[in-house]
Amino acid sequence: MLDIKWISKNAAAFDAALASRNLEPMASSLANMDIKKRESMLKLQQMQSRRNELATAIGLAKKNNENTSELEEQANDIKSQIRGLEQDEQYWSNKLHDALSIIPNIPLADVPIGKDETANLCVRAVGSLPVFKFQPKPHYEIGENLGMLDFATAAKISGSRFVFLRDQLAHLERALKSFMLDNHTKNFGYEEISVPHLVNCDAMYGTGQLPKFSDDSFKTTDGKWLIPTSEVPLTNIVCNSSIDASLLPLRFTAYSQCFRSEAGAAGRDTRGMIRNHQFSKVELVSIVHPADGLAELERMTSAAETILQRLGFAYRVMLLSTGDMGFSASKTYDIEVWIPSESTYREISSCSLCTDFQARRMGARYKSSNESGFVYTLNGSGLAIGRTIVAMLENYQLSNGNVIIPEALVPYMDGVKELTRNER
RNA sequence: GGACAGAUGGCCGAGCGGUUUAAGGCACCGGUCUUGAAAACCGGCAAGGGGGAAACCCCUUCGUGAGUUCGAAUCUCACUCUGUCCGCCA
Repeated sequence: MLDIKWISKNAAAFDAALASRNLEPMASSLANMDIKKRESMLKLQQMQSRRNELATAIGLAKKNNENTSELEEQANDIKSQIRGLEQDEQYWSNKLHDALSIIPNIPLADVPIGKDETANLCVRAVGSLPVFKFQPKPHYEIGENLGMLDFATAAKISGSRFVFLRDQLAHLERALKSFMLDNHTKNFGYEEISVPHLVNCDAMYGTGQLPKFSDDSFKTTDGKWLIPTSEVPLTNIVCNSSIDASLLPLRFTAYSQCFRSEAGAAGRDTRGMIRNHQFSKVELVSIVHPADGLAELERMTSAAETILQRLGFAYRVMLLSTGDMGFSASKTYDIEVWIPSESTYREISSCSLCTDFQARRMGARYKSSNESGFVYTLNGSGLAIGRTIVAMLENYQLSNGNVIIPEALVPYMDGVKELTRNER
Protein backbone atom coordinates (compact mmCIF):
# COMPACT_ATOMS: atom_id res chain seq x y z
CA MET A 1 0.00 0.00 0.00
CA LEU A 2 1.34 3.38 -1.02
CA ASP A 3 0.77 6.63 0.84
CA ILE A 4 -1.97 8.62 -0.90
CA LYS A 5 -0.42 11.85 0.40
CA TRP A 6 2.84 10.96 -1.31
CA ILE A 7 0.98 10.13 -4.53
CA SER A 8 -0.90 13.44 -4.48
CA LYS A 9 2.27 15.44 -3.96
CA ASN A 10 4.40 13.48 -6.43
CA ALA A 11 1.91 12.76 -9.19
CA ALA A 12 4.44 12.85 -12.02
CA ALA A 13 6.97 10.62 -10.28
CA PHE A 14 4.20 8.19 -9.33
CA ASP A 15 2.85 7.92 -12.86
CA ALA A 16 6.38 7.47 -14.20
CA ALA A 17 6.91 4.63 -11.72
CA LEU A 18 3.66 3.01 -12.85
CA ALA A 19 4.77 3.32 -16.46
CA SER A 20 8.04 1.56 -15.60
CA ARG A 21 5.89 -1.28 -14.25
CA ASN A 22 3.86 -1.39 -17.45
CA LEU A 23 0.81 0.29 -15.90
CA GLU A 24 -1.38 3.22 -16.93
CA PRO A 25 -1.15 6.57 -15.08
CA MET A 26 -3.48 6.86 -12.07
CA ALA A 27 -2.28 9.76 -9.94
CA SER A 28 -5.04 12.20 -10.83
CA SER A 29 -7.90 9.74 -10.42
CA LEU A 30 -6.51 8.61 -7.04
CA ALA A 31 -5.99 12.19 -5.85
CA ASN A 32 -9.55 12.93 -6.87
CA MET A 33 -10.87 10.00 -4.83
CA ASP A 34 -8.85 11.21 -1.86
CA ILE A 35 -10.35 14.71 -2.11
CA LYS A 36 -13.85 13.24 -2.30
CA LYS A 37 -13.09 11.03 0.68
CA ARG A 38 -11.81 13.87 2.82
CA GLU A 39 -14.71 16.13 1.87
CA SER A 40 -17.24 13.52 2.94
CA MET A 41 -15.22 12.78 6.05
CA LEU A 42 -15.21 16.44 7.05
CA LYS A 43 -18.99 16.75 6.61
CA LEU A 44 -19.56 13.57 8.59
CA GLN A 45 -17.29 14.65 11.43
CA GLN A 46 -18.94 18.05 11.72
CA MET A 47 -22.33 16.36 11.98
CA GLN A 48 -21.04 13.87 14.53
CA SER A 49 -19.74 16.75 16.56
CA ARG A 50 -23.22 18.35 16.50
CA ARG A 51 -24.76 15.05 17.55
CA ASN A 52 -22.38 14.73 20.49
CA GLU A 53 -23.19 18.27 21.65
CA LEU A 54 -26.92 17.61 21.52
CA ALA A 55 -26.63 14.30 23.32
CA THR A 56 -24.72 15.94 26.15
CA ALA A 57 -27.28 18.75 26.29
CA ILE A 58 -30.12 16.24 26.49
CA GLY A 59 -28.36 14.40 29.28
CA LEU A 60 -27.97 17.58 31.28
CA ALA A 61 -31.56 18.69 30.63
CA LYS A 62 -32.91 15.33 31.79
CA LYS A 63 -30.89 15.58 34.95
CA ASN A 64 -32.56 18.94 35.64
CA ASN A 65 -35.99 17.55 34.76
CA GLU A 66 -36.35 19.93 31.82
CA ASN A 67 -38.31 19.23 28.69
CA THR A 68 -36.06 17.64 26.02
CA SER A 69 -38.52 16.99 23.20
CA GLU A 70 -37.26 19.88 21.07
CA LEU A 71 -33.63 18.83 21.47
CA GLU A 72 -34.50 15.25 20.69
CA GLU A 73 -36.26 16.31 17.53
CA GLN A 74 -33.09 18.07 16.37
CA ALA A 75 -31.00 15.08 17.31
CA ASN A 76 -33.25 12.79 15.33
CA ASP A 77 -32.89 15.00 12.31
CA ILE A 78 -29.10 14.88 12.60
CA LYS A 79 -29.17 11.16 13.09
CA SER A 80 -30.78 10.58 9.73
CA GLN A 81 -28.31 12.95 8.07
CA ILE A 82 -25.42 11.08 9.63
CA ARG A 83 -26.66 7.83 8.09
CA GLY A 84 -26.30 9.28 4.61
CA LEU A 85 -22.98 10.93 5.31
CA GLU A 86 -21.61 7.68 6.70
CA GLN A 87 -22.51 5.95 3.46
CA ASP A 88 -20.77 8.66 1.40
CA GLU A 89 -17.66 8.46 3.52
CA GLN A 90 -17.64 4.65 3.37
CA TYR A 91 -18.09 4.70 -0.38
CA TRP A 92 -15.13 6.98 -1.09
CA SER A 93 -12.98 5.47 1.59
CA ASN A 94 -13.53 1.97 0.19
CA LYS A 95 -13.08 3.11 -3.37
CA LEU A 96 -9.73 4.70 -2.59
CA HIS A 97 -8.60 1.77 -0.47
CA ASP A 98 -9.57 -0.78 -3.11
CA ALA A 99 -7.73 1.17 -5.79
CA LEU A 100 -4.58 1.51 -3.67
CA SER A 101 -4.68 -2.18 -2.71
CA ILE A 102 -3.87 -3.36 -6.22
CA ILE A 103 -1.11 -0.85 -7.01
CA PRO A 104 2.41 -2.30 -6.76
CA ASN A 105 5.30 -0.78 -4.84
CA ILE A 106 7.41 2.00 -6.38
CA PRO A 107 10.83 0.87 -7.67
CA LEU A 108 13.86 2.54 -6.09
CA ALA A 109 15.93 4.93 -8.20
CA ASP A 110 18.76 2.48 -8.94
CA VAL A 111 16.46 -0.22 -10.33
CA PRO A 112 16.96 -0.61 -14.09
CA ILE A 113 13.89 0.42 -16.05
CA GLY A 114 12.68 -2.21 -18.46
CA LYS A 115 9.69 -4.10 -19.74
CA ASP A 116 10.62 -7.60 -18.52
CA GLU A 117 13.44 -9.91 -17.42
CA THR A 118 15.56 -9.03 -20.48
CA ALA A 119 16.30 -5.69 -18.78
CA ASN A 120 17.65 -7.34 -15.62
CA LEU A 121 21.20 -6.44 -14.72
CA CYS A 122 23.83 -9.01 -13.77
CA VAL A 123 25.49 -7.68 -10.64
CA ARG A 124 28.04 -10.47 -10.25
CA ALA A 125 28.66 -14.03 -11.34
CA VAL A 126 30.35 -16.30 -8.80
CA GLY A 127 32.03 -19.70 -9.16
CA SER A 128 33.17 -21.53 -12.27
CA LEU A 129 30.82 -23.53 -14.46
CA PRO A 130 31.15 -27.32 -14.10
CA VAL A 131 32.75 -29.24 -16.97
CA PHE A 132 31.27 -32.61 -17.97
CA LYS A 133 32.97 -35.31 -20.04
CA PHE A 134 29.52 -36.70 -20.83
CA GLN A 135 26.15 -35.22 -21.72
CA PRO A 136 24.69 -34.07 -18.38
CA LYS A 137 21.18 -35.39 -17.73
CA PRO A 138 18.26 -33.35 -16.44
CA HIS A 139 17.55 -33.72 -12.72
CA TYR A 140 14.35 -35.69 -13.15
CA GLU A 141 16.14 -38.42 -15.10
CA ILE A 142 18.93 -38.59 -12.55
CA GLY A 143 16.49 -38.73 -9.66
CA GLU A 144 14.21 -41.28 -11.27
CA ASN A 145 17.16 -43.48 -12.24
CA LEU A 146 18.30 -43.40 -8.61
CA GLY A 147 14.78 -44.39 -7.59
CA MET A 148 14.57 -41.32 -5.38
CA LEU A 149 12.37 -38.94 -7.36
CA ASP A 150 8.94 -40.48 -7.82
CA PHE A 151 6.59 -38.45 -10.01
CA ALA A 152 4.49 -41.45 -11.07
CA THR A 153 3.36 -42.21 -7.54
CA ALA A 154 2.71 -38.52 -6.86
CA ALA A 155 0.56 -38.29 -10.01
CA LYS A 156 -1.51 -41.24 -8.80
CA ILE A 157 -2.08 -39.80 -5.36
CA SER A 158 -1.99 -36.01 -5.80
CA GLY A 159 -1.89 -35.17 -9.51
CA SER A 160 0.58 -33.36 -11.68
CA ARG A 161 3.20 -30.98 -10.26
CA PHE A 162 3.78 -33.06 -7.12
CA VAL A 163 6.63 -35.38 -6.23
CA PHE A 164 7.69 -37.99 -3.72
CA LEU A 165 11.29 -37.78 -2.53
CA ARG A 166 12.49 -41.19 -1.42
CA ASP A 167 15.29 -42.69 0.58
CA GLN A 168 18.54 -40.67 0.51
CA LEU A 169 16.87 -37.82 -1.36
CA ALA A 170 14.25 -37.45 1.35
CA HIS A 171 17.13 -37.42 3.80
CA LEU A 172 18.87 -34.81 1.64
CA GLU A 173 15.89 -32.49 1.88
CA ARG A 174 16.05 -32.77 5.67
CA ALA A 175 19.82 -32.19 5.58
CA LEU A 176 19.46 -29.07 3.45
CA LYS A 177 16.82 -27.71 5.78
CA SER A 178 19.11 -28.06 8.79
CA PHE A 179 22.17 -26.85 6.93
CA MET A 180 20.45 -23.69 5.76
CA LEU A 181 18.78 -22.89 9.07
CA ASP A 182 22.06 -23.41 10.92
CA ASN A 183 23.83 -21.03 8.56
CA HIS A 184 21.26 -18.28 9.02
CA THR A 185 20.90 -18.62 12.77
CA LYS A 186 24.58 -19.11 13.62
CA ASN A 187 26.29 -16.89 11.05
CA PHE A 188 23.69 -14.21 10.42
CA GLY A 189 21.72 -13.91 13.66
CA TYR A 190 18.30 -14.94 12.39
CA GLU A 191 15.78 -16.32 14.88
CA GLU A 192 14.56 -19.76 13.88
CA ILE A 193 10.78 -19.97 13.66
CA SER A 194 8.38 -22.80 12.93
CA VAL A 195 5.33 -21.26 11.27
CA PRO A 196 1.67 -22.13 10.71
CA HIS A 197 1.05 -23.23 7.14
CA LEU A 198 -2.53 -21.93 7.12
CA VAL A 199 -3.12 -18.21 7.50
CA ASN A 200 -6.11 -15.87 7.40
CA CYS A 201 -7.04 -13.27 4.76
CA ASP A 202 -5.56 -10.37 6.72
CA ALA A 203 -2.12 -11.99 6.72
CA MET A 204 -2.29 -12.65 2.98
CA TYR A 205 -3.38 -9.07 2.42
CA GLY A 206 -0.60 -7.76 4.64
CA THR A 207 2.21 -9.20 2.55
CA GLY A 208 0.45 -8.38 -0.74
CA GLN A 209 -0.84 -11.76 -1.98
CA LEU A 210 -4.41 -10.48 -1.66
CA PRO A 211 -6.55 -9.14 -3.16
CA LYS A 212 -4.85 -9.17 -6.56
CA PHE A 213 -3.25 -12.60 -6.62
CA SER A 214 -5.89 -14.80 -5.02
CA ASP A 215 -5.70 -17.17 -8.00
CA ASP A 216 -2.09 -18.01 -7.21
CA SER A 217 -2.77 -19.57 -3.82
CA PHE A 218 -4.98 -22.31 -2.38
CA LYS A 219 -7.92 -21.40 -0.15
CA THR A 220 -9.39 -23.83 2.37
CA THR A 221 -13.12 -24.45 2.72
CA ASP A 222 -13.17 -22.45 5.95
CA GLY A 223 -11.62 -19.35 4.36
CA LYS A 224 -7.99 -19.80 5.29
CA TRP A 225 -5.05 -19.89 2.88
CA LEU A 226 -2.19 -22.35 2.41
CA ILE A 227 0.95 -20.23 2.58
CA PRO A 228 2.65 -19.69 -0.79
CA THR A 229 5.81 -18.84 1.18
CA SER A 230 6.64 -18.51 4.88
CA GLU A 231 7.25 -14.83 4.13
CA VAL A 232 3.53 -14.50 4.91
CA PRO A 233 3.52 -15.76 8.52
CA LEU A 234 7.05 -14.46 9.25
CA THR A 235 6.43 -10.88 8.11
CA ASN A 236 3.02 -10.76 9.75
CA ILE A 237 4.65 -11.45 13.11
CA VAL A 238 4.84 -7.65 13.43
CA CYS A 239 1.35 -6.87 12.06
CA ASN A 240 -0.75 -4.42 14.06
CA SER A 241 2.04 -3.53 16.41
CA SER A 242 4.36 -0.71 17.31
CA ILE A 243 7.90 -1.87 17.92
CA ASP A 244 10.40 -0.05 20.09
CA ALA A 245 13.08 1.12 17.63
CA SER A 246 15.82 -0.19 19.91
CA LEU A 247 14.62 -3.75 19.20
CA LEU A 248 15.24 -3.42 15.45
CA PRO A 249 16.33 -5.13 13.32
CA LEU A 250 14.25 -8.28 13.80
CA ARG A 251 15.45 -11.23 11.72
CA PHE A 252 13.40 -14.40 11.27
CA THR A 253 14.10 -17.58 9.36
CA ALA A 254 11.79 -20.53 8.82
CA TYR A 255 11.61 -23.77 6.93
CA SER A 256 8.20 -24.44 5.47
CA GLN A 257 6.29 -26.13 2.73
CA CYS A 258 5.00 -23.66 0.15
CA PHE A 259 1.84 -24.10 -1.87
CA ARG A 260 1.15 -22.43 -5.20
CA SER A 261 -1.58 -23.01 -7.72
CA GLU A 262 0.67 -22.03 -10.66
CA ALA A 263 -2.52 -20.85 -12.36
CA GLY A 264 -0.74 -18.87 -15.04
CA ALA A 265 2.03 -21.38 -15.66
CA ALA A 266 0.22 -24.04 -17.69
CA GLY A 267 2.75 -25.81 -19.88
CA ARG A 268 5.79 -24.22 -18.22
CA ASP A 269 8.36 -26.44 -16.53
CA THR A 270 5.94 -29.33 -16.55
CA ARG A 271 8.64 -31.96 -16.09
CA GLY A 272 10.62 -32.30 -12.92
CA MET A 273 10.54 -30.36 -9.69
CA ILE A 274 11.28 -26.84 -10.89
CA ARG A 275 7.66 -25.71 -10.63
CA ASN A 276 5.49 -27.80 -8.31
CA HIS A 277 2.30 -27.04 -6.40
CA GLN A 278 4.17 -27.86 -3.20
CA PHE A 279 7.82 -27.26 -2.44
CA SER A 280 9.96 -26.66 0.60
CA LYS A 281 11.88 -23.49 1.24
CA VAL A 282 13.92 -21.80 3.93
CA GLU A 283 12.88 -18.17 4.11
CA LEU A 284 14.57 -15.06 5.51
CA VAL A 285 12.60 -12.06 6.78
CA SER A 286 13.99 -8.84 8.24
CA ILE A 287 12.10 -6.03 9.93
CA VAL A 288 14.26 -2.90 10.00
CA HIS A 289 14.37 0.83 10.54
CA PRO A 290 13.84 2.64 7.20
CA ALA A 291 17.41 3.97 7.24
CA ASP A 292 18.76 0.40 7.26
CA GLY A 293 16.69 -1.02 4.40
CA LEU A 294 19.27 -0.99 1.64
CA ALA A 295 22.12 -2.32 3.78
CA GLU A 296 19.86 -5.10 5.02
CA LEU A 297 19.02 -6.11 1.46
CA GLU A 298 22.74 -6.58 0.73
CA ARG A 299 23.21 -8.47 3.98
CA MET A 300 20.25 -10.75 3.33
CA THR A 301 21.38 -11.47 -0.21
CA SER A 302 24.83 -12.38 1.03
CA ALA A 303 23.30 -14.73 3.61
CA ALA A 304 21.52 -16.55 0.79
CA GLU A 305 24.68 -16.51 -1.37
CA THR A 306 26.65 -18.12 1.44
CA ILE A 307 24.56 -21.25 1.01
CA LEU A 308 25.36 -21.47 -2.70
CA GLN A 309 29.05 -20.86 -2.01
CA ARG A 310 29.24 -23.52 0.67
CA LEU A 311 27.51 -25.98 -1.64
CA GLY A 312 29.93 -25.07 -4.42
CA PHE A 313 27.45 -23.94 -7.06
CA ALA A 314 28.11 -21.46 -9.86
CA TYR A 315 25.58 -18.69 -9.64
CA ARG A 316 24.90 -15.11 -10.59
CA VAL A 317 23.08 -12.27 -8.86
CA MET A 318 20.62 -10.31 -10.96
CA LEU A 319 19.20 -6.89 -10.14
CA LEU A 320 15.64 -7.17 -11.42
CA SER A 321 14.26 -4.52 -13.73
CA THR A 322 11.11 -2.55 -12.98
CA GLY A 323 9.06 -4.80 -15.26
CA ASP A 324 10.18 -8.05 -13.63
CA MET A 325 9.86 -7.17 -9.94
CA GLY A 326 7.22 -8.63 -7.66
CA PHE A 327 4.21 -6.66 -6.46
CA SER A 328 5.49 -5.65 -3.02
CA ALA A 329 9.13 -5.08 -3.90
CA SER A 330 10.96 -1.79 -4.43
CA LYS A 331 14.26 -3.50 -5.23
CA THR A 332 14.97 -7.17 -5.80
CA TYR A 333 18.02 -9.35 -6.30
CA ASP A 334 17.40 -12.74 -7.83
CA ILE A 335 20.06 -15.36 -7.30
CA GLU A 336 20.26 -17.79 -10.19
CA VAL A 337 22.04 -21.13 -10.03
CA TRP A 338 23.67 -22.89 -12.97
CA ILE A 339 21.62 -25.76 -14.40
CA PRO A 340 23.89 -27.91 -16.63
CA SER A 341 21.20 -29.81 -18.53
CA GLU A 342 19.67 -26.53 -19.69
CA SER A 343 22.98 -24.66 -19.98
CA THR A 344 21.37 -21.74 -18.23
CA TYR A 345 20.89 -20.11 -14.87
CA ARG A 346 17.65 -20.65 -12.93
CA GLU A 347 16.20 -18.60 -10.08
CA ILE A 348 16.86 -20.23 -6.71
CA SER A 349 16.37 -17.21 -4.47
CA SER A 350 14.73 -13.83 -4.62
CA CYS A 351 15.60 -11.15 -2.05
CA SER A 352 13.42 -8.05 -1.88
CA LEU A 353 13.28 -4.78 -0.04
CA CYS A 354 9.59 -3.93 0.34
CA THR A 355 10.19 -0.54 1.99
CA ASP A 356 7.06 0.40 4.01
CA PHE A 357 4.72 -1.14 1.43
CA GLN A 358 3.81 -4.23 3.45
CA ALA A 359 4.14 -2.41 6.77
CA ARG A 360 1.37 0.01 5.77
CA ARG A 361 -0.88 -2.86 4.75
CA MET A 362 -0.38 -4.72 8.03
CA GLY A 363 0.00 -1.76 10.40
CA ALA A 364 3.59 -2.42 11.47
CA ARG A 365 5.19 0.64 13.05
CA TYR A 366 8.28 1.48 15.04
CA LYS A 367 8.68 4.20 17.61
CA SER A 368 11.45 5.79 19.57
CA SER A 369 11.53 8.83 21.83
CA ASN A 370 12.05 11.23 18.92
CA GLU A 371 10.50 9.58 15.87
CA SER A 372 8.05 6.99 14.64
CA GLY A 373 6.83 5.53 11.37
CA PHE A 374 6.30 2.37 9.41
CA VAL A 375 9.03 -0.27 9.51
CA TYR A 376 10.71 -1.56 6.35
CA THR A 377 10.27 -5.24 5.60
CA LEU A 378 12.51 -7.54 3.58
CA ASN A 379 12.17 -11.12 2.51
CA GLY A 380 14.32 -13.56 0.64
CA SER A 381 14.68 -17.25 -0.01
CA GLY A 382 17.60 -18.84 1.65
CA LEU A 383 17.07 -21.06 -0.38
CA ALA A 384 14.29 -22.81 -2.27
CA ILE A 385 15.08 -26.40 -1.31
CA GLY A 386 13.37 -28.08 -4.27
CA ARG A 387 15.50 -26.11 -6.68
CA THR A 388 18.60 -26.66 -4.56
CA ILE A 389 18.03 -30.39 -4.99
CA VAL A 390 17.66 -29.85 -8.73
CA ALA A 391 20.97 -27.98 -8.79
CA MET A 392 22.69 -30.61 -6.72
CA LEU A 393 21.50 -33.56 -8.81
CA GLU A 394 22.59 -31.87 -12.00
CA ASN A 395 25.87 -30.22 -10.98
CA TYR A 396 27.18 -33.20 -9.03
CA GLN A 397 26.00 -36.04 -11.27
CA LEU A 398 28.49 -38.72 -12.25
CA SER A 399 28.57 -40.72 -15.46
CA ASN A 400 27.43 -43.83 -13.55
CA GLY A 401 24.27 -42.06 -12.39
CA ASN A 402 25.40 -41.44 -8.84
CA VAL A 403 25.49 -37.97 -7.32
CA ILE A 404 28.22 -36.50 -5.09
CA ILE A 405 27.13 -34.90 -1.82
CA PRO A 406 28.94 -31.57 -1.25
CA GLU A 407 31.33 -31.73 1.66
CA ALA A 408 29.44 -29.18 3.76
CA LEU A 409 26.37 -31.43 3.72
CA VAL A 410 28.04 -34.74 4.53
CA PRO A 411 27.78 -34.27 8.33
CA TYR A 412 24.06 -33.62 7.88
CA MET A 413 23.80 -36.84 5.81
CA ASP A 414 25.21 -39.10 8.53
CA GLY A 415 28.43 -39.41 6.55
CA VAL A 416 26.83 -40.35 3.21
CA LYS A 417 29.06 -38.91 0.49
CA GLU A 418 27.28 -40.08 -2.62
CA LEU A 419 23.68 -40.80 -3.64
CA THR A 420 23.67 -44.37 -4.94
CA ARG A 421 20.88 -46.47 -6.36
CA ASN A 422 19.51 -48.85 -3.80
CA GLU A 423 17.97 -51.95 -5.45
CA ARG A 424 15.25 -52.99 -3.11
C1' G B 1 -17.85 -30.69 19.03
C1' G B 2 -20.52 -29.50 24.19
C1' A B 3 -20.67 -26.38 28.91
C1' C B 4 -19.15 -22.26 31.66
C1' A B 5 -16.08 -17.84 32.36
C1' G B 6 -13.59 -13.87 30.22
C1' A B 7 -11.42 -9.89 26.49
C1' U B 8 -10.92 -2.11 29.04
C1' G B 9 -4.53 2.24 27.51
C1' G B 10 2.78 -0.28 27.80
C1' C B 11 1.01 -3.62 32.18
C1' C B 12 -2.62 -4.54 36.33
C1' G B 13 -7.50 -3.11 37.14
C1' A B 14 -12.50 -0.16 38.32
C1' G B 15 -16.65 1.06 35.54
C1' C B 16 -22.49 -2.36 33.37
C1' G B 17 -27.17 3.95 29.56
C1' G B 18 -25.73 10.62 30.25
C1' U B 19 -19.75 15.69 34.05
C1' U B 20 -15.92 8.43 31.93
C1' U B 21 -13.89 14.27 28.89
C1' A B 22 -12.02 5.83 30.80
C1' A B 23 -11.21 5.99 38.22
C1' G B 24 -7.06 3.93 40.86
C1' G B 25 -2.32 1.53 40.79
C1' C B 26 2.38 -0.04 38.38
C1' A B 27 5.94 1.24 34.78
C1' C B 28 8.02 5.42 32.25
C1' C B 29 9.46 10.90 31.71
C1' G B 30 10.29 15.90 34.03
C1' G B 31 10.75 18.68 38.64
C1' U B 32 11.47 19.58 44.21
C1' C B 33 14.61 17.47 47.97
C1' U B 34 19.77 14.98 48.07
C1' U B 35 27.04 14.93 47.55
C1' G B 36 24.68 11.14 44.31
C1' A B 37 20.80 7.62 44.43
C1' A B 38 16.42 5.70 46.80
C1' A B 39 12.06 7.25 49.32
C1' A B 40 8.54 11.11 49.63
C1' C B 41 6.02 15.02 47.24
C1' C B 42 4.47 17.89 42.63
C1' G B 43 3.58 17.56 37.44
C1' G B 44 3.36 14.86 32.75
C1' C B 45 2.10 10.35 30.18
C1' A B 46 -2.69 6.26 24.35
C1' A B 47 -3.07 5.60 19.22
C1' G B 48 -4.99 6.64 14.41
C1' G B 49 -7.32 10.20 11.31
C1' G B 50 -9.49 15.10 9.69
C1' G B 51 -9.40 20.64 9.70
C1' G B 52 -6.12 24.95 10.44
C1' A B 53 -0.67 29.56 8.61
C1' A B 54 -0.51 28.74 13.74
C1' A B 55 -2.50 28.55 18.55
C1' C B 56 -5.57 24.96 18.65
C1' C B 57 -10.19 22.45 17.41
C1' C B 58 -12.83 18.11 15.88
C1' C B 59 -13.72 12.74 14.78
C1' U B 60 -12.80 7.56 15.71
C1' U B 61 -11.02 3.61 18.85
C1' C B 62 -12.81 -0.28 25.63
C1' G B 63 -11.64 -8.11 21.14
C1' U B 64 -14.18 -7.70 15.75
C1' G B 65 -18.63 -6.60 12.98
C1' A B 66 -23.73 -5.31 12.88
C1' G B 67 -27.96 -3.32 15.75
C1' U B 68 -31.09 -0.56 19.67
C1' U B 69 -30.87 4.73 21.58
C1' C B 70 -31.07 11.78 21.25
C1' G B 71 -26.68 9.37 23.74
C1' A B 72 -23.22 2.75 24.30
C1' A B 73 -17.07 0.54 27.47
C1' U B 74 -22.10 -0.30 29.58
C1' C B 75 -28.06 -3.10 26.30
C1' U B 76 -29.09 -6.88 21.87
C1' C B 77 -27.25 -10.29 17.99
C1' A B 78 -23.33 -12.70 15.33
C1' C B 79 -18.29 -13.81 15.07
C1' U B 80 -13.02 -14.18 16.80
C1' C B 81 -9.65 -15.22 20.47
C1' U B 82 -8.19 -16.71 25.64
C1' G B 83 -9.02 -19.69 30.13
C1' U B 84 -11.37 -23.96 32.71
C1' C B 85 -14.06 -28.61 32.46
C1' C B 86 -16.15 -32.67 29.28
C1' G B 87 -15.86 -35.48 24.61
C1' C B 88 -12.60 -36.73 20.52
C1' C B 89 -7.62 -36.94 18.90
C1' A B 90 -1.42 -36.85 16.67
